[in-house]
Amino acid sequence: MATIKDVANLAGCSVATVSRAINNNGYVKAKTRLLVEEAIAELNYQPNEAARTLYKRKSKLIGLLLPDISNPFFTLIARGVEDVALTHGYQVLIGNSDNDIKKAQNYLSTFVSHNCTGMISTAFNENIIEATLTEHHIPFVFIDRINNEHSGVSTNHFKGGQLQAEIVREGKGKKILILHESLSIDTFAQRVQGIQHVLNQYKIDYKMLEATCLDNAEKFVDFIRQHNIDSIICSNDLLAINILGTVQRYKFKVPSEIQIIGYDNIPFSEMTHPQITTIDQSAYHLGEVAVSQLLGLKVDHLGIDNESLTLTVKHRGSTRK
Amino acid sequence: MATIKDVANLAGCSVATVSRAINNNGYVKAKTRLLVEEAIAELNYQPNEAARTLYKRKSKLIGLLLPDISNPFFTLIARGVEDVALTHGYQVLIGNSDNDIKKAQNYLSTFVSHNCTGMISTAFNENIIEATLTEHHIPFVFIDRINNEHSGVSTNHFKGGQLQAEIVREGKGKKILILHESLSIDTFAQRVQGIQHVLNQYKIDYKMLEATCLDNAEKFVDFIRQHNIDSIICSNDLLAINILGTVQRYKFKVPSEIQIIGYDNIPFSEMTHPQITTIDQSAYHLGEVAVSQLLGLKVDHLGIDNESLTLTVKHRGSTRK
DNA sequence: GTGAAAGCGCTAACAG
DNA sequence: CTGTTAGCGCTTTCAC
Repeated sequence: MATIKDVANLAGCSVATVSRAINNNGYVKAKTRLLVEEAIAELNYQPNEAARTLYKRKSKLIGLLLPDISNPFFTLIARGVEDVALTHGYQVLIGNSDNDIKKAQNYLSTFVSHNCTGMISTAFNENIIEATLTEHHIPFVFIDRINNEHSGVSTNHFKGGQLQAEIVREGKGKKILILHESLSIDTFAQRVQGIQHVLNQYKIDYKMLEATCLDNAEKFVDFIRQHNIDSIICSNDLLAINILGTVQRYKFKVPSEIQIIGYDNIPFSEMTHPQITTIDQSAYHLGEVAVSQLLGLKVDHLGIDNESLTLTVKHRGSTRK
Repeated sequence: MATIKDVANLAGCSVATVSRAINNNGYVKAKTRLLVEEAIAELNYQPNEAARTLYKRKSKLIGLLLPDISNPFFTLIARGVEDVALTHGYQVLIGNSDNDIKKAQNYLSTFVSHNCTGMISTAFNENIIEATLTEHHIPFVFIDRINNEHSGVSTNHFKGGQLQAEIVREGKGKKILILHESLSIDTFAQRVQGIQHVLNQYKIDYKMLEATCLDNAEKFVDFIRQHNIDSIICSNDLLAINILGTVQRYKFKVPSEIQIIGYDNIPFSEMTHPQITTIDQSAYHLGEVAVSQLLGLKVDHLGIDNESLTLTVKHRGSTRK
């Protein structure tokens, strides 16, 4: 690896001049700059980020901590983050917390030790994360999952739940099943509250079940039959797709006998038959907004404002109407 | 951020001693070590990776360059890489090339400037990647997509294609459609060759179509009808899932009228109805093996050997038999 | 066992 | 406009 010194030697100037030329910072005679550029090309020189980071006490790295990129919803966020980070010269360090606060903390501290410029993460119920981060004076923005004390980039999950409930109501759902992920995660709890709010309002009967129950399909289907479930509202598309396959396997007609609604609008929700009705929260965009906010970018050109963080209902074949 | 100096001051020793204590390298009196550990805890000290990297000329970072983590197959690889990297104290820098050699090169050079310990990437047809990497003396291992001159961690794609063809043959396919991704990517070209090899051997008729044709479903279905296609072999599960939804939307019965077979065994392939028959190449495991190889780890405990890189047929509902 | 000191490659005063 | 130089925080000889 060529160093800045090699470049300086070859260009016949000092390292300071090379540094100035590289960083476009301070005066450099046009001719000298040319010499430097030639030397750089010749040596195939690339600045050593570690040295820069050491001096600046800040790396060109952004820490991104997500529950699990196996869920396409988070993958979408990651791509959004990555794409804008890249155009601004940042790389992203990804971590999967698997919703485990211990794992999360581990990632956080390695992000810190890498002098990350900032971090993007889903919020946890515990406030340890914020504590650590503010203690280290690291800028961070929460994404998707935020918490009461710290704002971030997120859609309104309560409202999203309401939208889901409205859809099953329009589809004449009489006996609803709310199939949810762990309610210890605020996001899901809020969506469920939104659903309940609407359902109660219209006095529509419902049952609740946590996703883990799917391990036993037989038992799950028994439950459906026993309670005459005619509509299933899922915490996310992953669940919805899973359920769709399951009930179809047991010969239920979707949506005529059972309608299903998901959440997230992941690409796969459009590939099933019938396609899954869902709530789009434009994950990719969330990612874009989060980095932009983190890096303090002017975000007008991205069309980023509160309005852009809206939910869109995707009416598709898995629900009646 | 506390530095090693702060720790030394608090512990009443020199930075050298602290360093030795941290790295378990050289003699440190038990009592001194205790003092140091207390100071570290008290100050919440974490070593600055940039400084370490600068001195060692090697960071605790692994560069991972994949075509697109939106494809669950690559997500699986990424998780495999991440999980073992983590247990060995490494972080992973992820990049999506979108199969664009320019983007790939950009990522590669940023990986270099971050002093990555090594890199894992899918191979490209051009040999620029290897050239760059060997020039910089950076260890790398190709994954999934390898090329002739450089080995790596990959299953046998030709054989995988053969397996796919065998399955449609067993399902009495008479008129096959090979729906493939760009053949400029070796991996897909090899699978197609494997398919053709078997099909020709049994004198089974087939057509070929590139995935891009799916943009127009109507036209695609016309093609199916016109050629009396009764079996579709897809380059990957993404395509297979997509196609399954499409043909079902046009009232074809799967698998009785059309059987479909995918490749990769991504989690979603099990969620559709019918579930998709596919070839499993244990992506997660590929990721594990790749890092292990990169870091020169003893891999016995992972059960890693050539035998473990085998293909498994997942017989499911989307094919006849 | 421990400390002093050099140096990894870079940037930013500062002086000229 | 350009060069000299002092660190950024860490690891590792080399003395003691």
